[in-house]
Amino acid sequence: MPELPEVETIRRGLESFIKNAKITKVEVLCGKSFIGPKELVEGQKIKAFRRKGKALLLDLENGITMMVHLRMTGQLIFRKTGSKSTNDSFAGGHPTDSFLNELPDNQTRVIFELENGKLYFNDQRKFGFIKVLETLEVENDKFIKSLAKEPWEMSEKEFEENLMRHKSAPIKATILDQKVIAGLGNIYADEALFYAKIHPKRKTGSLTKAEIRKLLEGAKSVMEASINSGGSTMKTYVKADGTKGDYLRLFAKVFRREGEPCEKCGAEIIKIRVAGRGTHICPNCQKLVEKERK
DNA sequence: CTAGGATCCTGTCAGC
DNA sequence: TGCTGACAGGATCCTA
Repeated sequence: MPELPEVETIRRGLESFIKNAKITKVEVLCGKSFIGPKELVEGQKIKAFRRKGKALLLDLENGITMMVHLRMTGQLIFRKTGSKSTNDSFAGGHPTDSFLNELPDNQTRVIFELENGKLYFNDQRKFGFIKVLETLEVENDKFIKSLAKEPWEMSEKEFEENLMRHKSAPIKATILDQKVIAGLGNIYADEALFYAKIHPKRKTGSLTKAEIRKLLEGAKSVMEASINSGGSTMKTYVKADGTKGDYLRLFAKVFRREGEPCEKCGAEIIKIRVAGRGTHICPNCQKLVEKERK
């Protein structure tokens, strides 16, 4: 679930709440959610909060880094000791009622006891994980090493080269590949394709240079819009009046808007299936025509 | 090497 | 109510 903007929102949130906090104890409730010896983490202060693509990197003072990948349903929730105020807590990641629940709940996988509160790693489907590794070895981690650049760092030329390794795959499948471009997931892939007016089933090899440029621009633009809207957090999950919010509505033009009119042309947004994933398009703005590549 | 489908896991929802 | 199958904001593994 959580894609680059959600992970960046968490990175910023945690940095403001627990920078330099000492981890006094780690409680692992689900073995597969925490990889490595927790003893290397206990007693250490968290010095830096970094992000690479959808991976969150927490650097400790002893040269150890915890790499967090939330995959589909991961969340990180911080609660300050003895406080009931929402200003003393932070929740980010896959938005569910766990943001509000008494914790730990049945989806809590790891608990970090800090000097100033507790940090919970929740993950309904257990696909996510926290991995202990040496800070110097982060760049050699198989996943990190294979990551392509994020759209802000990537030239059109490099994007095109990466795309064209997958000429016959549908463009949506190609941009979901983190080795092609880092950060997009199911939401922002749909949003970026809508931005560029490209049908997700188009063969990657059929895209023109102009479409490739627009797609890269769209990837940056839609993820920036999400980060700027505050991302998926407790604050966007619950509105001031106590009702449930839906942060997707703050920036998403097509994702989970099937049945609604396209804001550009008024045609009805539909949901289809591409590369095994639910996919949202405006059938009028995103036509399936194979253009010849120049 | 790529393409496409199955797979990891738990919960929810639509349709009998 | 209870069952069943489909599906879910990710990435990897397997097969062709």
